[in-house]
Amino acid sequence: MREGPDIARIASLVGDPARANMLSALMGGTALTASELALEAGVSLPTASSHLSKLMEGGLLTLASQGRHRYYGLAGPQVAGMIEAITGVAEAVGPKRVRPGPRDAAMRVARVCYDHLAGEQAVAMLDRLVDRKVLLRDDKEIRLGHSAAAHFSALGIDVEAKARRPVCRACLDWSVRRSHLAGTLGAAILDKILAEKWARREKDSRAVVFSPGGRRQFERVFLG
Amino acid sequence: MREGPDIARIASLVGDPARANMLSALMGGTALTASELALEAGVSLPTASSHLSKLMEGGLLTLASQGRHRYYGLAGPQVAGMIEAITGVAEAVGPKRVRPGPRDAAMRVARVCYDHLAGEQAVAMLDRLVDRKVLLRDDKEIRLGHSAAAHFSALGIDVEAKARRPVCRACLDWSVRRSHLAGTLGAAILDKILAEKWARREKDSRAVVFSPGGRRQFERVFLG
DNA sequence: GCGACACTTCGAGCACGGTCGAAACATTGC
DNA sequence: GCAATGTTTCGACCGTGCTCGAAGTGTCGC
Repeated sequence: MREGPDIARIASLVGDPARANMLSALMGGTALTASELALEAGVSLPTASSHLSKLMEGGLLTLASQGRHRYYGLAGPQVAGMIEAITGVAEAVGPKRVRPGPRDAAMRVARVCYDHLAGEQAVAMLDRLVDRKVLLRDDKEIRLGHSAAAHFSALGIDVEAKARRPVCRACLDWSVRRSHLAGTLGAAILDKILAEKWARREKDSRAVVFSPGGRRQFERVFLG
Repeated sequence: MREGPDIARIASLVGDPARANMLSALMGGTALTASELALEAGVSLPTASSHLSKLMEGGLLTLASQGRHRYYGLAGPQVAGMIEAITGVAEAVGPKRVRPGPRDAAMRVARVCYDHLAGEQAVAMLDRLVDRKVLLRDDKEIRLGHSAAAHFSALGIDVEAKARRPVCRACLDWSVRRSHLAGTLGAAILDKILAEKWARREKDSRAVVFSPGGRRQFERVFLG
């Protein structure tokens, strides 16, 4: 029996799929709440809470309480580096990943992430909005550009409306490894897409499926 | 549910104590057999074999068959880097390690590692033998010095005796993070220590306990 | 060939840990 | 104060996977 640091303890914390998903979600750098992490991991709130307390006890997370919101984040760059290293090995040894089925393909294109859109479409949208300087991205932070108010009010979205949550936030999209738009603006855009019936949510899934016409509308407005 | 590489799968492979011990043992760089790894991990041979096939399937190990010996080694530097990263986090977050009890203290001083001596005494012995140029250490490899034959034959150990296993081998000692002496010479020295009754093996443990007189003899011969 | 050795596979037992619903707790807003 | 919201704790269920003894497979030495 070897001695030394208890590496099995740490590795087994990462070794549960739900916890691994949570940690991957937190690799984006932004702290998330228990509810958001439960959604990301695909488990119920009590289960997520249990996992989070284990990760806390293991020293892998930090907790910032703000009123009734509790934001969980990675404990530090060392932990992030470890996740990176594990991800690298998983990528290297696991190109034998199961071929994505039709449902997974839909998820890859567009899906709900908490209350906003994720997937290839969402990543393309954010890229285009930044290109057009509607939004400004410095590093990890996203801010409104000068034309943002006019641009979004034309769509019936009031970006000036004060909200407790940040208006814009970057959210790392694992399927394409790029950020997409979160925050109240991201939520408002998803609302718009669903309200206009450009797309509908797949039942019992996070996939978002665009209708042919809806896709054209979406691309005209956001990717044009 | 996030997509991307299956990091939980890899992490859970490392997350079992037996497998973690095996991987730590292999961090020394030398490939080991299933029996040696079973001893290191403190599990039976069937259990070890099962773990090894899982690690193989997960792509974390390579296997070199040589006759009826099968040497397992880490699959590559990327895997080693991952173990390093996990070890680093475990060290950082886990200084709350349980205080070693009396039995653990004995293990730390001297214990059996397969068929040779490990622990602080063994590390000190190798250091001294290298200082006196009885053994020569380049990097990870250990060779016999010119005075080795004379030195050991005085102790009744024939280093010229041909053996299938290498005469000298470095074996990483986790409790002190330094190498100690393995191979047939390491085995012969342990035999000598036990035959001369300088020390005895603790029952149901790998600890080796020196008698006061035996310790003096050992230190005179190997640390003098 | 045969025995000895190194290792793997099989089968069954068992415990740990993940899971969720319901309920308790905490904080905010009215 | 009370209702609404976000989160944790409790209790019970259930499955995965770790474990070992015994038997089977393959390789070496004589």
